This record gives sequence, structure tokens and C-alpha cells, in this order.
Amino acid sequence: MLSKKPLLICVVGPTAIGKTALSIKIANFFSTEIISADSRQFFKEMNIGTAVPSTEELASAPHHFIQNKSIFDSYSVGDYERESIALLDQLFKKHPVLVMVGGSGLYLDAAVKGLDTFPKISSEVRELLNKEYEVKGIEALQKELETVDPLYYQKVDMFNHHRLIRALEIYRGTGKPFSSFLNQGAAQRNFETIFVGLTADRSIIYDRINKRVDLMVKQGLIEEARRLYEHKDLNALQTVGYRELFLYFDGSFSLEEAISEIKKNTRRFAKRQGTWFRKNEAIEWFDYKINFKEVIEFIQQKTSD
RNA sequence: GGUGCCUUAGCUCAGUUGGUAGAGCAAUGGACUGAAAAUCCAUGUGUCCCUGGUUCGAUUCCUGGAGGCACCA
Repeated sequence: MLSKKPLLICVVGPTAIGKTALSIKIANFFSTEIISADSRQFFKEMNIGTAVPSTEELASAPHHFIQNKSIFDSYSVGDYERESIALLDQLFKKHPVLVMVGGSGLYLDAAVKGLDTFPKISSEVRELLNKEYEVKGIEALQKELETVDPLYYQKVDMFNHHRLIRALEIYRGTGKPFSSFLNQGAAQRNFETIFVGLTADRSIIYDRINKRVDLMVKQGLIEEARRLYEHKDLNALQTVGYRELFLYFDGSFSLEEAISEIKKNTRRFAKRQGTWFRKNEAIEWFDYKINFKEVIEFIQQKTSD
């Protein structure tokens, strides 16, 4: 009934839609394990604000890549791709089916489709580029990229300094244009993938987000953020739910304002997740209230031939 | 009950010396190959509270009404 190649079931969708609960039910049905693809749940110092699965949820199925890193580690999608593929290879020896769950589109793509491989560049290169950007502005980055990598310059969003800096970091670190590393060919994956998406009307998603933020505050989000405040400049803490509270601690917001900013920024995040997932035509979308048995039926139907 | 002020985009408000209107925020659409919960781009038609009048033409002026706020009784 299941395909010969091992099967990865990816549960995707916007934040607060119920991915965690569904992924556990699917994993239990197949007696298998769960790999997280959530760019913030990696960090062990963060808990409430990242909506990491509860201890009961973690106990009900083996989870991977949940709070396995520190906010002090430098961690990127590339690292995640390598680690998740290694883990999948290992776990597929025990299980014909695995479940991946997360809302970070780029991380899911890295695991499922693979990114092109780039050499590791020393962090000093990026630090210097960041300084140059601060001092000289974005025009300097645009000009350099135009001369150094005209191909990518045509494609890139030239007002997006993150994109420009990344491309220049590769150029300065390797002497070769960023674009020369692209399209090395699709990565080999020895598993098949099924995408299960959860969705709902915008108003329902927003309502769930607002309620979840209130719950996080009740559970102690403010105290959690206060403990992390001294590390607020770390990349891992550029995260909805923390940044706004850091501004409250700074005195830029009242607590009430900070909380409504968290809700707003989470809503915007959910919208961006929607934009990302919408272009993935392989995703089969289900209403968030669907009975998981119907999802299982869909998976079985999809894998029987 | 009387007097004054207000009623315009989802919200707060600006404006039209009469030619059907625009800011901020919110919202929406999108991009994105190692910062991705990040970063970036684009998008403003709404019975101008209702009614009647004046006018070629009213959201704008006038009459009446409804709702809100303030003060006076």
C-alpha cells in the first residue's frame, strides 16, 4: 500500500492553525517520529513565545529539532538542510514513514527540495558588509553587485539589503558571483513527499492568533522575554513575541501596545506564510477542523497504486 | 428641555471658496537559495449620517430629522 521509497509527510500551514496536533496524530497512526521545520523552535532558550509543543505533546511522539540548539549558536538553513537530511536517512532505516511539520517555508524547501551548495563564508565578511551598509547605504551595495554579478543583479530585489549582502558575501568570500552557484541541479532525495496543508478563513486564523497571544502572555511570555532581554540583538531573538516586549522593556511601548503589536506582527507573519505556501502546488489543503482520519485516507489513497 | 460643536475609508481625522475626496494607522496582494517568526516591494470608490430645498450640479449652502460630545437648566 505504501510506496517503495520511504515517505515524508509534511504538515504545513500558517502559525496557530493546529499543525502540531495533527502531526502527532499522523505520527501515532504510523507509529513514527516527527521532525520539526520551524526556524524558531530549534532554540532551547525560547519556549512560550515559539509555541513549542507541550511536554505531553512531546511525550506522545518522538520529536526532533525541537529546542536542540542554543540562541548563541550560529545556525542557518544550510546547516538545517545537512542535519535534517542526515537525520531523515537515519530514521528511515527504522520507519517507512516520517512526519515533518513546520511553518518555515524555506526550511521545508531545504529539506525536501534542497538548496544549492555554497561554500562557508567567514562571518567577518558579513559583518563588514553590514557596516558598509550602515555607513554608505544601499546604493553602494547595489553598485558593487551590479559590477560583480550582473546576472543576479537583474533578478534580485535591489532594495532588500539582506539579499544584496548575501550575494556580496558569497562574491567576496569566493571571488565568484553568487549566481554561479545557483541551479546546480535538483538535489537527490531518496524519499517521496506528501504535503498536507491546514488552512482556514483569514478571520479564523487571525482570531486564533489573537487568542494564542493572550494565552502566551498568561503562560509567562513577559518573564521569558525579560530573561532573554540582554541577548536581544541575537539573530534568534529577532522573533515575533520577543522583539515587541523588548521595546516595552526599553520604554518605547506600553505593555498593552506591545501585546497588540505582537498580535499584529503574528498576523502579518501568517499572511507571509500563506504567500510562501501558495506557490507550492504540491500542497493538498484541508480545513483546519478536518478529522485526521480523512487526512490519513488521503495519504493512503495517494500512496496506493 | 435649551444652546453650541461634531457625524467623510475598518479606525483616527484632513479637505472640497459648490464640479462626487485624501493622509496616518489598520488591511490586502506579492517577492525572497544559509538573517526566513528575518528582509523587501506594491496597493486608497468610500451610500462624504438621513431627508427635503436652492442650483446646470450638493459631501460642501439652507430646512427638518437621527446619533454623539460639551455646557446651561
